[in-house]
Amino acid sequence: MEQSVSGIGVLDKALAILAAVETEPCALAALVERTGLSRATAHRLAVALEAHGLLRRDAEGRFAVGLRALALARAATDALPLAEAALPALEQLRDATGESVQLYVRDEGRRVCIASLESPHGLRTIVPTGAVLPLDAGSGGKVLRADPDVLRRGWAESVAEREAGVASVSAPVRSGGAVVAAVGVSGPIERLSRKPGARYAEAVVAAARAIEAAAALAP
Amino acid sequence: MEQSVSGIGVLDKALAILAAVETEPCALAALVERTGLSRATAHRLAVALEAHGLLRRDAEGRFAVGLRALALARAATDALPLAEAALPALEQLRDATGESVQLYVRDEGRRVCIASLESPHGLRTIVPTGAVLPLDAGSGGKVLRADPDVLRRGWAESVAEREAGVASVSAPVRSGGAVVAAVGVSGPIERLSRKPGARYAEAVVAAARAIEAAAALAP
DNA sequence: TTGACCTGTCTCACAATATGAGACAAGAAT
DNA sequence: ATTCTTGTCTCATATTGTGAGACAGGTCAA
Repeated sequence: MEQSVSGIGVLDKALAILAAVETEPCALAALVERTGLSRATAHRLAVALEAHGLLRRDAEGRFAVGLRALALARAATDALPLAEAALPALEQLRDATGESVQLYVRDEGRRVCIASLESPHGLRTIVPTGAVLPLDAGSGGKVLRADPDVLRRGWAESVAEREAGVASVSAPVRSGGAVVAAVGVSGPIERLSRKPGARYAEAVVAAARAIEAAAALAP
Repeated sequence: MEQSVSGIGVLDKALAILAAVETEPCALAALVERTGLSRATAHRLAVALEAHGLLRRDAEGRFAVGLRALALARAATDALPLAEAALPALEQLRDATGESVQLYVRDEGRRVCIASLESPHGLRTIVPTGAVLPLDAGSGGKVLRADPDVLRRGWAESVAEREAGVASVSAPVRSGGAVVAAVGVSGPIERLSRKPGARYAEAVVAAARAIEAAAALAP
């Protein structure tokens, strides 16, 4: 028996189908190839997901992620008031530093980007909202791991750690002592330098405080 | 047998759970009440969805829509290039009119808002991205129904049709003759008047043309 | 303390349910 | 005309999910 992710076989298969069309819409044959399901099963589940709006056919008749996902994402952020409340502080951080800024939360041993603003520079970091990143690399990872050294200092930096050529500085957003999110700026090493904390830590930490205030988090 | 939406019972139940937590996060008992599932089944499926990231526990331990939805929504809009390409034109339309603007696409006999910008006014229309609206009411509905009169004129208006106190003007975004989307402005009747087309149709139609150009749609 | 009543979680015998090989029609490419 | 595709559907089979009920731990009131 193939090991089941969730204990519910049908769900695993349905989610495998969603994952298969996530990177790129594809026809039934490609769906079968990417998921390893039988043709009949892939088709049946795809049609079922289509009925629920999680899948749709694009102009070429291929399967693509459906518009139901938009409403679900909205519900997800609504239940996570941080992202909305943080927006003004994130905008200010981007304008003050001129670099891309991101807000991450921890999710089951990984971190997910729940808000992202891009630098106006031509060469810039791009992290889409919803992107899943590891917890063991990057300044945001250190923050969300609640590394004692990082917490004492109040911020973390990383240089070419998670991705070549990229440097970043992040600070914890706290609520009642616990770290609930990580704010950060990131960009090319050429602009941020090999000691990005020296230049950006102050602004990043200020943004973290502003987010805590905006979200009315308990101190 | 309860009639199944999709033909796959487990999927129906799983999606029912997602729908139940969509409006507001809730504990297991409320989940059972809202979905009509047995306690054991609701719990088992909720845990399964949690394993897939579509569900998570919030700070109070209640079930909420998970962060996986963010990545899916991104995939959905990526496969629907219109929303991104239309953004500059939508911003210009909002700034020119001072009213909320929306972009809708047709989806299975309904319409879904795929982009939404809000008016700076205190009293304004709010349509969240991902919102599902009927096709048989509102100016956007007329456009997406491809009403012949509307297509000849190039735009549609509605006054207190879909919602009391709200007026709107929409125009079709075309590709190869077919209507692929509807752009529109909407706001309180007090500002838009009972003949909103007279004042706003020109700007809305111009926005539609700009979107077609930005998305490089075939004429 | 006690008891009543909540949570969330788990087990297990049962049968309802999803499965997948294969058939089918309709195009597309040869 | 032949040979690939493509999406769709059927049906006998057993794999799979089901739900009553038990359980542990928590909260509340008396």
